[in-house]
This record gives sequence, C-alpha cells and structure tokens, in this order.
Amino acid sequence: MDTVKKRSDCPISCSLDVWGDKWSLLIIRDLMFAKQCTYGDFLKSGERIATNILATRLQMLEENGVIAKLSHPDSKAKVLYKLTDKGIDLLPLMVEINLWADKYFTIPAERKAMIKEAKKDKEAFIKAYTKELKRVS
Amino acid sequence: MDTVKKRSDCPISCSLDVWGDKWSLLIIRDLMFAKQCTYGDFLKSGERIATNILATRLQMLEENGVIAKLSHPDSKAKVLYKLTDKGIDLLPLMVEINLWADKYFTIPAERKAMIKEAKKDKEAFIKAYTKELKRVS
DNA sequence: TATATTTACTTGTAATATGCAAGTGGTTTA
DNA sequence: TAAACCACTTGCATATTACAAGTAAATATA
Repeated sequence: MDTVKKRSDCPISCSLDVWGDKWSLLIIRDLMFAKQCTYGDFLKSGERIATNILATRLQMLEENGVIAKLSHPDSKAKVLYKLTDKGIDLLPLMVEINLWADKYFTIPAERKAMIKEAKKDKEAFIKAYTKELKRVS
Repeated sequence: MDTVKKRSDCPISCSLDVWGDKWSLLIIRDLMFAKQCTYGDFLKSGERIATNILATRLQMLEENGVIAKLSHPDSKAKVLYKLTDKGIDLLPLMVEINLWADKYFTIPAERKAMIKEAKKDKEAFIKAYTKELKRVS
C-alpha cells in the first residue's frame, strides 16, 4: 500500500494521520475490550463498519504498527488481530476519550463500571489494564 | 445544519462523531495553543486546510458546543473563535496524543518543551493550563 | 469620498473516499 | 463430497474532500 502522507510534523497531525478517521479508534476499542478479535468480530460491532472499509483500516493500522495479525489457534481459516505495544500505548488516550464522553454524553450502563474505575484512580487503572493487555500479546 | 447522526451509544463512537475526522482536532489544537483564533489564523496553519472544509468544521464544532464565536475587539470584519469549557475539557486528551506521538514520532524542537512539562507532572500541567485557557474564555 | 484591500466565508467542480451488495477462494464442518 | 464459514475483494452509486474562484461586508488607503 501507499505510504502515509504526513501533513506536517505536528504531533497531533501525525497521530491523526494514523488513526484520525471515523473508524480506526473503534477497531482499537474493540481490541482493547476483547484483547483479540477476528475479522468477523469487528464486523459484528454496533457501528456496522463496511467490510471493505474494515479491510483497508486493518491494513493501515498494521502498516503503522498499531495492530498485528496472528494465526488463530483453532483454525487456519481464521485470523486473529491484536494490539501491538504501540497500540496498547493508546490506552491512556482511550481512557481520556471515555472520561470526556462520560461528562458530555449519556453512557450505556454496561460501560459505566470501567469508567468509574478509571475515574477513581486513573494511573492505577491504566497500569493494571496495560499489564493485562500485554499479557495477551 | 443537519443533526449529528450517532452510530451507536458507545462513548468512543459518540466522541468520534463530534471530532473524529482529520481536521477537527487540529482546529482545537490551534485554539489550545493560541487561545483565540480568527478564520484566517486557522487557514495559516501548517496543514493547509481547505477553506470550505474549515467553514463546515467550525460550524460543526460550534453546533456541538466545543467552540464558540465572539466578536473581535478590533474590527467588525473579524471573528474570533475560542474553546468553550467543553472544548477545554479536551486538553487531557490532547496531552495524551502528544505523549503518544512523542514516543513514536520525531517531534519538532519547538513542541518539545510543552511535552516535557506535561511528562514531568501531567496532572499539574493540565490543571494549570486549563486554568489559563479558562481565564481567556 | 472613491478605491483598494482585508476578512469571512460560499460556490462550482473534479478527485477521492465511503457505503452497499455481491462475489471469490481457501478452510472447515456435516 | 457438498455445504457452510471465513477473510477478504470487486463493482458501482453516493457522499465527502480538495482546489480554485467568487462574493459581500468591513476596513484601510489615496
């Protein structure tokens, strides 16, 4: 595929060049929740990503070292995706998005527990959850 | 303009519906750095946003309560944009993006000082800088 | 006071990206 | 051995973006 074209050297801009679209962070979210996902798992997510978009985003995120493919233990027909360390390092960002959303949107009940935990002791939560994510990867 | 169409109730998804595109966070970045910007200031930024895109993004961000217009003290021809409290609350998110980028990209020298300060004591930095942003708004 | 310039946009149009439906080719299950 | 599953690809209509040019009000200049 084609190389990512940088718009500038600004750290925000460079970051957006990697995951700054409507879908990438949702893929990363799925991987942070589920630790590992198949292609089909992503398609089943609530936001109904189109299959061609999913394919190009997965490719893009892999090229940028945010996610990695690994072979599925059960079947050669399946592919497992997981976060790399670079992807796991997006956890603090993900937490902050959740906290912002918690302040300005109505959050579904099943998501409140994690947000509450992150609010109680942010650093501790991130440390513990990072460890858990790295254990799987 | 048309209402934002939610893809799901997920906090990440809802947040992305507001600022999850290639340009919105750059607009917010400019406002966090400069505190107040005119339309022309945004156009002058390094990433060269197209004027029609800028206009629609500013409108979108204003509709979503992230930024606000105010009259320019010098001239009726000029318009000043600033962050609302909701926009200022994106500072922790912005800091985390910078920290992630600092780890994985080459950061321009002139941006390193702020990142260093944020790394030294994140909470203190956010608190102090939030205060400064609110002072202007 | 007339004219030029600045400012914040808008409009038109071509290029690109997205979204949807259907298809493909290996792999696994029955 | 056929049907079903899985991870994609392909084709095409629609939507979004990018680029260039234009507009109207406000201000600066002659």
